[in-house]
Amino acid sequence: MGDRPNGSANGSGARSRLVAAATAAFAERGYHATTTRDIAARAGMSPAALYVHHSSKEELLFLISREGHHAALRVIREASPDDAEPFARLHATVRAFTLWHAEHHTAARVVQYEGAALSEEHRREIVQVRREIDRHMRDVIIAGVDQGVFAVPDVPGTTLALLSLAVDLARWYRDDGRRSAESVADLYADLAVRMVRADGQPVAPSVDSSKINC
Amino acid sequence: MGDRPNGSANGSGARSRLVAAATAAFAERGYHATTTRDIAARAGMSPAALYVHHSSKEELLFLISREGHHAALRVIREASPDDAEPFARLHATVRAFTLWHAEHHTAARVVQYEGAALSEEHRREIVQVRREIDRHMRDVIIAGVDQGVFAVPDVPGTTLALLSLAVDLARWYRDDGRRSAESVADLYADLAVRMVRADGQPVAPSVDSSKINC
DNA sequence: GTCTATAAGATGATAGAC
DNA sequence: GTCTATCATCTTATAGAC
Repeated sequence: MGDRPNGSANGSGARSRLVAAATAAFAERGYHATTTRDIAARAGMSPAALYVHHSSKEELLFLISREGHHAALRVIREASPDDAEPFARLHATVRAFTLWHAEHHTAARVVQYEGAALSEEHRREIVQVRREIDRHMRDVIIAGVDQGVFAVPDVPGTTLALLSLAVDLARWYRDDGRRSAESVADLYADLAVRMVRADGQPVAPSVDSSKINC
Repeated sequence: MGDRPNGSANGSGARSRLVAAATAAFAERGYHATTTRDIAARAGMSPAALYVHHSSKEELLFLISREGHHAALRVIREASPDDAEPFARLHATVRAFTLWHAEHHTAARVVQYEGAALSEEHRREIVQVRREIDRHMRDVIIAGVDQGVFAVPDVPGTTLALLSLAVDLARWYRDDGRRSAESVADLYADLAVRMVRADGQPVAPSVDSSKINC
């Protein structure tokens, strides 16, 4: 823990402050529209100070992207124990993935939309994590299909759709919007269950379909 | 028709060639990472020639964004006649919107992800069209709810989800990928029907859902 | 309408004082 | 570790010849 003046788990050091500043700037304006001067200023430093803590602007992007991808993978793994009942497991997985994108929509925006600016080497590392996220979601669906309780004609396509719903949150979600992170997560988890249920399957114990509002 | 050397419906003039070049460049690298030199070179011109036909790089973005938004609105309106049966109407609307995003994924990417780079005035104009797209999709859902054949607890949220599915195509769809535009459109139209159907409603929809009582 | 040349300013990153 | 000053390059856009 004493390798650096501030441990990497400590968010108060200059290094972490720069990562936070870069996250805010990249999310707000995009990687290419963000200048190193902008990042340094948000962190309360001169432009040169950035390079004492990080080797380049791209390295900052990589750190944000890597941490965000690992966090997203972590939350869906923790929400999806192998022995859970398929509907509950799908519900929990989609809910957790959506909730992460809503609550961390600033980081999520960088994670989902700025990957093209990564170096070739860094992108390869990120793609591995993305594949694991995709595989996990697909496995959750496959478990329900194998147990005969999901009716899913196109498993990879439905996987893609469920991931897309949450990913797109990074584009439109706002802290000052009308929807809470929890309410969107509940909604998308409900929609996920609706997507996979067979014809006679009720949508969920918690949802009263007679309460129709606009 | 003779106001300009090349009418605006003609895609062969220098002006249209620059719009096409800018669309490809913005989609591939993003607005801010694209230089006016890139655009001019793709159109086979010198950097200065761009300014003979367009007043700025931002104007090119606006032309692409405006045309794309109007095209997307047009396709869903044409797919959604007011008197159609609700399930068929929803299916056709989601199918058309998804198909447009897949077949025009290059323009769609600019339309959906580069709006932040528009000038304040241009953004206001684009936002109006986006509101009309949202309203149209919502109205298609409301029609099914009002007729008692859809069971939708959260209409604005479900509207958002359906739009999100297609929008996110602009992020991941590739011409050389495994899925055809039609197959994704069919899949998402099917998922849309699954999202709104009541517990006893079969997935395969079409003409015979007028017997559901509510 | 197209070109070459260039203005005017911004940008990522570095040098060297403290 | 932070600063000021600066380099080398790139960027949008314009000027003026043809």
